Amino acid sequence: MKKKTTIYDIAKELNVTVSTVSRALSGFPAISDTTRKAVVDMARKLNYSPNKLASALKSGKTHIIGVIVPSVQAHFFASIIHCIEDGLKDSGYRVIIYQSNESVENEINGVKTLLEAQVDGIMASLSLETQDVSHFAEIVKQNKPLILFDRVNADLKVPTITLDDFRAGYIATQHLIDSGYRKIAFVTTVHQIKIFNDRLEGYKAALADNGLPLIEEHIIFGGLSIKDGRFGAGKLMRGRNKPDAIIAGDDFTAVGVIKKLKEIDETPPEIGVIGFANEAFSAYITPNLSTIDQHAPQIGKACAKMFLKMINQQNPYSGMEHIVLDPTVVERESTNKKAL
Amino acid sequence: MKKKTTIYDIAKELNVTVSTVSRALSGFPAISDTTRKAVVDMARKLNYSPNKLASALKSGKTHIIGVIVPSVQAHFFASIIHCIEDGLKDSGYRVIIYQSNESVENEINGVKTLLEAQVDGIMASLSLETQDVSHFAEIVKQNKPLILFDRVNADLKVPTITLDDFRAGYIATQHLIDSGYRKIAFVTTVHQIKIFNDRLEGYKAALADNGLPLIEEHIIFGGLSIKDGRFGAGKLMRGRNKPDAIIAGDDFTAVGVIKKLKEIDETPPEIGVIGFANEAFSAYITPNLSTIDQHAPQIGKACAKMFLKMINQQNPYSGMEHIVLDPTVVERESTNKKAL
DNA sequence: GTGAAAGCGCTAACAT
DNA sequence: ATGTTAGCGCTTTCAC
Repeated sequence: MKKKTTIYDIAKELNVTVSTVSRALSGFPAISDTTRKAVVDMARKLNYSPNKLASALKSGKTHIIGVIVPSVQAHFFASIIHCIEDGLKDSGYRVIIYQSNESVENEINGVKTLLEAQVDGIMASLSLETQDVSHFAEIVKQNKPLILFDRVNADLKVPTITLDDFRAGYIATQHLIDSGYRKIAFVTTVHQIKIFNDRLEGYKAALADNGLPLIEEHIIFGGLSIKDGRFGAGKLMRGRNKPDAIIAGDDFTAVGVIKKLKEIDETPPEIGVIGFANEAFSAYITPNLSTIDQHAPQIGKACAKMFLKMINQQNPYSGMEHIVLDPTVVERESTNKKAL
Repeated sequence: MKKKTTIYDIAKELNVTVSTVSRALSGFPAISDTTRKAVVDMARKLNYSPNKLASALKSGKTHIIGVIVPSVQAHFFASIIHCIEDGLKDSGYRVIIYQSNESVENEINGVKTLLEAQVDGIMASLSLETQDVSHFAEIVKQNKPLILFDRVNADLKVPTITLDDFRAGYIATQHLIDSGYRKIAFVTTVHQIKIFNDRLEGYKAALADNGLPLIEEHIIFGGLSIKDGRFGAGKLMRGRNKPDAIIAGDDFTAVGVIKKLKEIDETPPEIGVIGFANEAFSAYITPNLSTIDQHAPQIGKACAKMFLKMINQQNPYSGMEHIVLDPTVVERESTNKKAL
């Protein structure tokens, strides 16, 4: 293992001191151009690569920020991450990703690992399991920026970036009503996550506003997956109070719902189906899935912007904001009752 | 910014030295149980969190490994990363992800950033643009493990984990022939990436072995995306030598091909279509897309295993292996000519 | 079993 | 404009 070039090696070659080298390399103003050029040239010649660890240890800044998401496999989160990276790269911040896989245990580990790695800040979207959020407290205590997005928790007094999920539930329901459906069911998760509750409340409000009854059996609490979608749809369609439309907790669940409906020959839009998230595949399944777009790019951009604001303040948590974005209906075949 | 607890704080409280604390915390054997317990308790009490940076700076090991992929949005790569994490977590290695977004420039930056972050090793799958791979040489020079997977390059003398892409092209073609198609076209990328060339060679070989002519206009060199798929299919179907089946460079491209075929009323399996990758959506589009499964989980697991082997050797590059996995045909509706 | 002390590579006062 | 020097928090020989 040949040992790496350090600023000492450069200093020795040039008969200057390490501080000169350090300053020359980091663009310190009071350095003569000749010295700077000599240093830079020698650095290249010796194939020097800075040890960020040492620099970070000294300065206390790693310029790395950690992002904790349930999973990168959901297009929604992948897209947010992409936009965070994009919004941050000009400021020299790098993103490292930690997946919780919807488990609190992993999430706790994530916070720990990222903090040990001395990240300059953390952005997170909670796992489905997460109820207690005390593992995030340490980040705030260290006075490092913490931003919660999409799946948030009000117990943490930190900035948040969310979609108006009440409205998401409301417009999904209203869209179905406008399309001519009347007996609308909802397949969602049992987990007590704010966004899912909000959507449910939006659903209830839309029903009420349209003078439609709220039928308890029409709300199925289970998981969110293709399998859960099949299960939920099966249960609903076997019930004595069959719905004529189903809102699925996310697009994956919607795929399961559609599968089941096709099997029992009630292919959408005969029974209307709408999901949440606007996953990449949603436009390509048959029938095309209507869904609620959650504007991942805006969320990502807002996260980046808010982080930069926080990191540049003495106290990151002063002037804390809660940004709420508006969801949009994406109309496709699965709710197009008129086409029948 | 309240300052963090260090081992010095623990040492002071307990009237021992930092070395004792360090040893107690890192499970050094020659420490009395009472001391160890006292240290551990005090660490908890003071809410101590180790500074991995300092430890890494001293020991030269960060226990972080960098993974460079074109994009995490492709299910194939997301799945590989997941399995790498899984295979590595018991050994205490963490994974950080860097996306090249198919650009060499980003890829070069990725290597630089990861090296500066002092990762213990790098795994990478090349961007479509990458021809010259000299930016990876520095990793090898530092004697750190470098593993290439899927999109590899023979210029780098490093271990690789790939699919038998010649065979992938061959079995895709053979499957179409077996299904009754005879005039088989191929929509692929212009980029000179080994795996795509290999698939093309496999395609040619399968045609030859079955006594079918190779028609130059049947090979479309473009990009890989839904848009490129539409374009490629359009070009093929307008040609004077219309194919009766199309092999698409990946599943996204296949989606585009299918879209175009539907528009001109030649919906598969009338014209057969097969993709590569077995993306999550492939089973849900209509018609369901036949595809070549590339066994991402095995690739990920193999990467993890190989890394552990390399890191535990004096010279990581001794006994270098090239692991080649076998692809599998996933038969679905889009090639089911018999169903017509 | 525990202590003392020398760094890992870099930055940033404080000099000159 | 450049040099000197003291750490950042931890690990690790070498003593005792």
